[in-house]
Amino acid sequence: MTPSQHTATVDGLQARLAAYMDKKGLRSTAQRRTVTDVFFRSTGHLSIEDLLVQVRGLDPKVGYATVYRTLKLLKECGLAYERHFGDGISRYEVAHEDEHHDHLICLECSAIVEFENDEIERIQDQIAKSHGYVLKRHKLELYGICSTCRKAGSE
Amino acid sequence: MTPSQHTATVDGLQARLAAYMDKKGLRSTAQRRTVTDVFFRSTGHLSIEDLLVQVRGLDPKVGYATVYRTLKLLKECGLAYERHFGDGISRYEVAHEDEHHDHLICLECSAIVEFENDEIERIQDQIAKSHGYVLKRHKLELYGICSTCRKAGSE
DNA sequence: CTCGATGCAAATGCTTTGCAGAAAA
DNA sequence: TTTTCTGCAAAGCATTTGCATCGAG
Repeated sequence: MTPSQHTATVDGLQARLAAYMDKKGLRSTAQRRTVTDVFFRSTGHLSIEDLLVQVRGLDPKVGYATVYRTLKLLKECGLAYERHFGDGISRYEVAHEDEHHDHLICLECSAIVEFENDEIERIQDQIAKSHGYVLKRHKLELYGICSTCRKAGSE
Repeated sequence: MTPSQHTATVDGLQARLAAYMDKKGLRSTAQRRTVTDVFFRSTGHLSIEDLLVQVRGLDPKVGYATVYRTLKLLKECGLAYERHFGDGISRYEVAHEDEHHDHLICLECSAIVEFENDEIERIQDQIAKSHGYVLKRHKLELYGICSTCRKAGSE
């Protein structure tokens, strides 16, 4: 499934968020709607900066703090994943239901490929179980050199 | 291989460091020797703070910056791995030659189990190759609940 | 003597927080 | 009206850097 095929589920994500906010007595504001809309329609791994730029395109008065606070909220209700790829920046990714994947990252150009592998998942479960753990989640990142950079490097 | 069995290789690590520093024209100072000695003898995943406490036990005048700078040096020459486990803190681990492992972390008590699995490694190589990448390294972390915390939680 | 290393304090960069005013419910 | 939210600026933290001094080679 490619990221663009998720577009149709933005409403579903908004609905899940609405349910969570309702349960917690949180309020729906224009800024929050802007931030979550931009985020839910996004693809890939966005920094706060990335989001803020897009959000300000729609509403120039929105501040950093609001974006941070909104993404914290999305993390809490399981609609966003926070990722750290080595530089000191947090990046966020939409947590589409039923889907999750790991990352293959180019050490030179930072190109990111997403992948999924059931066999690895199965082995992870076994490993956790063998140590007496119940597995909740995992983080798998592969770092290498992509074919483009290898060709560029050999010139 | 358990961490304590690496004790005999501290000299080897110091030798590798010495070779690197020689090649780069870097100087061997008392502070650097103290920091690297503490670090090479260590087990587990130490923060800068952890290291500084131990180092100051031997030489109270050593400053933060020196520890940071020394660990940066160790990262550069491949003798230390830097890890991030979610909180904003960098932790460092000795990069023993020929050995590497992944981590299984309890979400409640932060207990860390280290493990190694050749089959996962093999699949990772395949995945990278199938996307045109040459794999250099990886990061695999499993997060779950350990048996102790499960028992405590069900009381 | 030279140039790298150190220690301190100041600076940096990302993220969080306090607070007064704005706006949902 | 009550309570949450927002925007701004200030505060927090981990980490890095500038600089005068120290010390290895």
